[in-house]
Amino acid sequence: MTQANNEDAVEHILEQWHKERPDLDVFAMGVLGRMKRCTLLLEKRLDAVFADFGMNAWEFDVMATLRRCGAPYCLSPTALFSSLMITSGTLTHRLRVLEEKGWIVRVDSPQDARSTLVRLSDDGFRRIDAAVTAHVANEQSLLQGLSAYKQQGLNQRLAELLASLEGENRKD
Amino acid sequence: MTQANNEDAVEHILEQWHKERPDLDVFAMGVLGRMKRCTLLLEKRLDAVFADFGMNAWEFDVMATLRRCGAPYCLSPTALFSSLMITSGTLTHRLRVLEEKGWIVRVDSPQDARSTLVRLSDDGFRRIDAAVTAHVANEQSLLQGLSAYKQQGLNQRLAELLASLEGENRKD
DNA sequence: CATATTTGTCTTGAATTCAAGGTTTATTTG
DNA sequence: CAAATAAACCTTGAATTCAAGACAAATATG
Repeated sequence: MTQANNEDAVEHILEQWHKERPDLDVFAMGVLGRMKRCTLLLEKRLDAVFADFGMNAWEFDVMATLRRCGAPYCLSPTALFSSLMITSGTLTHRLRVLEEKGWIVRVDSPQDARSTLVRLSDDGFRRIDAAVTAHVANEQSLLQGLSAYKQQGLNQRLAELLASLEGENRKD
Repeated sequence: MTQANNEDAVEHILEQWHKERPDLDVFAMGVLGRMKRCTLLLEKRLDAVFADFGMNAWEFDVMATLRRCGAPYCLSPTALFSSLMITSGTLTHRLRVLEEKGWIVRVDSPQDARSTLVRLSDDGFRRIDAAVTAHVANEQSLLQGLSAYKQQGLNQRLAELLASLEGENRKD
């Protein structure tokens, strides 16, 4: 209360734990807590830009995956849900919505009669191309609170952490 | 393809974008992408420990909030959903489940007849105390991929980013 | 070739969450 | 004090997701 107070919301939680459970070392809890809360706040800010283009985050994700795979902007449902790390049932729902909006079209696969490929429509292409431009600018502005040097430091640490987490995760 | 390959899953996405949209600077996209994926992987690993104590992440969150506020481990529903950053309706559901499990009890508020306070039961207290001990150890082990020095660097950068994001967010 | 297995996709039902609005009790105002 | 407003909590309906499994087509095996 009388201390200097450059605290974020997580700091208060750590102090509560320290008072109640002084036996615990809560440093790691602080790191993960801050990362989670950053992710949450960042998602909200990203959503705002997606909304400017009439889409939500998952619509952006599907369209962006099709866009960045290159011409003819066409993938199988299996490739899509694997890349997006969602279940096949979830993708089925997403594709239905995007098809109704006219942003994707479905094409019968020439190689496999079980499969219908998914392709960006012309409208979908234009829309995701505009959205991703604004999205990237938005992401840059969200990191403006850190100097370019600190942004690189953060990126480096996150890359190392991600590599270590993905490395141990081979059994999944 | 012929380059050295210390890539995480995000690096591949950045390369695709660079090929398709060389006009975009995707550095910031990499930072946010890595943070989001770390958060996702970390959540999975945390869930595994929660499951050892018969709970899931949101059950842990509610119980932990009650535990760390100190004796008598009792808060109003409004204090709880505010602290947990969830809606009142979501809290209603969570409390119903936790009450059925016998981990919380509801007490009429002496000051306000509209309100019934929520308190950890004895069983709930024992359970969350054991769970949080294991949880903190788990969090420490998840950061083992980074040296203590790098963990502190990551924490510092995340704290700065969080502060900048919370600072601008005052309108929410 | 016939059967068995694998692969690709979709359907169903349950869980979780939120937004919007309802009800009850407390507080403020005239 | 009566009426209006605010606060605390709950209910409802819709959205999103997953896990499990159904089904059809492709591939492998004997």
